[in-house]
Amino acid sequence: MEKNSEDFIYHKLKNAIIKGYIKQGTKLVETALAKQMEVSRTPIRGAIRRLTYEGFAIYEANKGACVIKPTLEEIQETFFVRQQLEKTAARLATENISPEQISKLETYCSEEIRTFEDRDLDEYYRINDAIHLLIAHASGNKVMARYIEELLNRTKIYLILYDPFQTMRFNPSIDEHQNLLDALKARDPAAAEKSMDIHLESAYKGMDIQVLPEDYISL
Amino acid sequence: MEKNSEDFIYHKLKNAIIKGYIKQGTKLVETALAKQMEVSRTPIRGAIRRLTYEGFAIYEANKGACVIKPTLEEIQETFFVRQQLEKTAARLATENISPEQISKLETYCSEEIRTFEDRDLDEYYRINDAIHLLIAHASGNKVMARYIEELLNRTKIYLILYDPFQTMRFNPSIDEHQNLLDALKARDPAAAEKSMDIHLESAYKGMDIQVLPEDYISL
DNA sequence: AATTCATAAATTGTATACAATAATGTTTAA
DNA sequence: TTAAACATTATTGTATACAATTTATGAATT
Repeated sequence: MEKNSEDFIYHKLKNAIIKGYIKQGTKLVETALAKQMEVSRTPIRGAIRRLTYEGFAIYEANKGACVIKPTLEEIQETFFVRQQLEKTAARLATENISPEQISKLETYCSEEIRTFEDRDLDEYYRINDAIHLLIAHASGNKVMARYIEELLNRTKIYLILYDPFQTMRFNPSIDEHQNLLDALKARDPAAAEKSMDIHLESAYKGMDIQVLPEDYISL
Repeated sequence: MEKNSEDFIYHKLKNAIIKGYIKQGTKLVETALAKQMEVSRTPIRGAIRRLTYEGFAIYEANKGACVIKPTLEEIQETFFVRQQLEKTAARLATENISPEQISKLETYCSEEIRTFEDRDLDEYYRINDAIHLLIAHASGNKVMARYIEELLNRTKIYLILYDPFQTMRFNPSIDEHQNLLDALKARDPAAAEKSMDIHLESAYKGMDIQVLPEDYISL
């Protein structure tokens, strides 16, 4: 449910970037988007600004915004930061996670298996995100959860930008999620931290990172 | 050097919030600020939006923005996240810090002593920030450095909101910075991480956190 | 043919007008 | 007197007009 025009535009643009409908590095020209979306420049500017803050675009004063073109270095660095915070969250979660949250995690894990068998990629990613966010919140640290959410979103762009065919060929993280769940149930901080670390390592390694040709168009 | 009107307003408002000229919870009314600052609502809206993203204000759709009123819990949580990232940065910096950066750190440390003796609080904070940012960058991870910078800014608001008389009565972190510098020079990851951890712990503890009366005005 | 410069076009930044929503105050009914 | 309904005001959201800046174009120069 969109609050207003700007919010609507924001979601539309974000989706277009994530799905690859707008190519990396493309300039986001306000007037063109305004005409296309049949609104004025005002909500377009707001949406672009928001995308900029969230790392989907870069902005240069008096020049405008472009869709990000993440470098391999930037991707590695972002994954590393995410890994640091999620490891800590997993450790803290062993102390704070509630029985309700644990049972919710269990349902997520079984849903995840189903979505993988059905090759329902969108749904698979959605559940994967839900698992990570649940653990982030179970840490009890709301500020950290917010940062993890932001980092999760950014790494999601990378995943899709650099795995454009989304083959779902990788060995999914189902076993790893199960290990994590076991560690949380056992309330074993070291094991939880380790599981999360390994999991994010393999998520990163599973990405088929390669610099795409300049004129590559995913759709 | 401000890029444009919005940027100017942003810095002005941020300073007013950090210095406590604008009280916690105060509504930021666009028209009023526009009249006061002698510009239109457009750059005001942009500046407010930016402050919102950076956590200096909260926003409610169709209702507008208010200056944050951080709770004790939120302050603790933010310090904790900062501590996690800065510990890691210090550890990584032992591998990547350059001789130039080390010598710069040394000059910062001596300047810091001078500013403390002169009771020049603004300058003292500026150098303290510079030290932390330098180490963040010396980690070699630019993404992490950006997050640390953001967290540094946020904890700075807390410092001033909750230590409004800015008496500089605390035992300054000069010794702790020296320890950190020594660990970096020795390229000892464990020692660097530990020094940073201790340092941020004492910075947090040094804050005289107390919920101020509702109608408190610092200036 | 390449470079420089001036001009024109395109694009972003700001101001202002109007629309939509929220907050406030006033009247009316029970 | 209180509460609901309405009208009024204030404030935010959007559209549009204009200003400032950047980019594109093309002629003049070497």
